[in-house]
Amino acid sequence: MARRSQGDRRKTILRVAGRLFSQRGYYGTSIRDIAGAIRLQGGSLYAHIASKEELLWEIVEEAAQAFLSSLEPIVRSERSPVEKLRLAVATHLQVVTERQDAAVVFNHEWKALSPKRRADILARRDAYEALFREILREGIEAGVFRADLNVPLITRFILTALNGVAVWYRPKGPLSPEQIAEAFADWAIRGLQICNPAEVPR
Amino acid sequence: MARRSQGDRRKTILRVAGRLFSQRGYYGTSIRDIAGAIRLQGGSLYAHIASKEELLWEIVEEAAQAFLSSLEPIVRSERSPVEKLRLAVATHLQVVTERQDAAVVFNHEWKALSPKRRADILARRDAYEALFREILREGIEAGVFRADLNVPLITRFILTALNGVAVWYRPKGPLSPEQIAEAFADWAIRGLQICNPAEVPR
DNA sequence: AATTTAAGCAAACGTTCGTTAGCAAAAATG
DNA sequence: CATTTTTGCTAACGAACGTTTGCTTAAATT
Repeated sequence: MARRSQGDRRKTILRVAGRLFSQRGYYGTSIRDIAGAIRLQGGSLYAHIASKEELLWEIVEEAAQAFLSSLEPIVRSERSPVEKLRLAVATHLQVVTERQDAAVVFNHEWKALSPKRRADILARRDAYEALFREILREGIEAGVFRADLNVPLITRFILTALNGVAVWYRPKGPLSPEQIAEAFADWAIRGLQICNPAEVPR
Repeated sequence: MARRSQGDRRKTILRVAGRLFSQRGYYGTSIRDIAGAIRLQGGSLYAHIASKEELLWEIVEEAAQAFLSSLEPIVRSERSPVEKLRLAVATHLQVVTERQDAAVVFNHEWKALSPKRRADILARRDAYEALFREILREGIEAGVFRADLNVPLITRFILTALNGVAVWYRPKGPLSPEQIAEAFADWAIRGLQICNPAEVPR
């Protein structure tokens, strides 16, 4: 019988570590907790990982990558600002709901990283926020969004609200990620626009 | 010389515990960290507190009280829904910025409480959210807010965005709590209203 | 079938954790 | 001034932490 491909076990460990880190936090989760969840002894994990922090790093860094790489093409595309914002909200929530544990850990546990890695993550988080701001800026320049918006501030509000979805979203809940995205975008964009048409344009 | 009134030292401990819990999390902060921050030995804290969890509990429970008791009179008042929402946003941000550490701990560290205390906090958090929803509901009933709003969902968005301020707000930053409240309320209310006047009413 | 490699266990390492005990100094109280 | 109470120290407790070591079993390779 074919043996499990190398790294298969490792992925399982990363998955369960992500779940536990997101539920109890990095410091609230022990190596023995993670091992016990897949019926291993604590020390046995070290056949697959180098350290506990490496686990956190891989989870957080993959999430950072997922967020950045999904937003970049949208911002660089040739759509209207409103379309871009709608898409950005939808794909952000797609990442958040598809990689829910990683998103929670990315948002709440990056402080536990070593200074170097923490700085790396912060830089990418800043880059992501800058991309988002770019959309609002374009909207103002195009005359569709109000000129009196505090762009960095509103961007923070938007991203915080969207990231919060990672905490309460349940796949079996009544709302799909797409429905959540639509409700949020409808509300948010209406608040940004200069004039308020009966229907928010798409 | 008059000795420091009893409990003065205790308040200092609570303050620094709140700061450390908010910066490094409950599990990331040791009793010796807290003691060291006021130049005491770890064991010396136990002349003032019963346990580490008691510290967390007092911080979290006081924050819960502050939020609830500041919102209740607003919801029960005779103002218009728009006025109520503006006030609710402003006082929420007032609590968040005046008791910043406690607000962060309240939002992120309640999971570390014992099951009974965790349930208590969750109940009060739910009650608070329900009060907030009440404002949106009234607005829809009065015909000033759109009837197609998903009230629980939008309420979550609003509260998550507001709570996020506790994480990034700096007293010496360029924006006062009142300015943050105004920018948020302008944007949020514009997104809720059926029609979009040039100026948001007050 | 023999050999190499990977996976997991039990036990232990040194450290840190929350907490307690016993004692000393200082401050408040009578 | 004598006494009680508060505050803090040092030292230690047992438990849990992340990690390492040496051994065993099982799987893959030759």
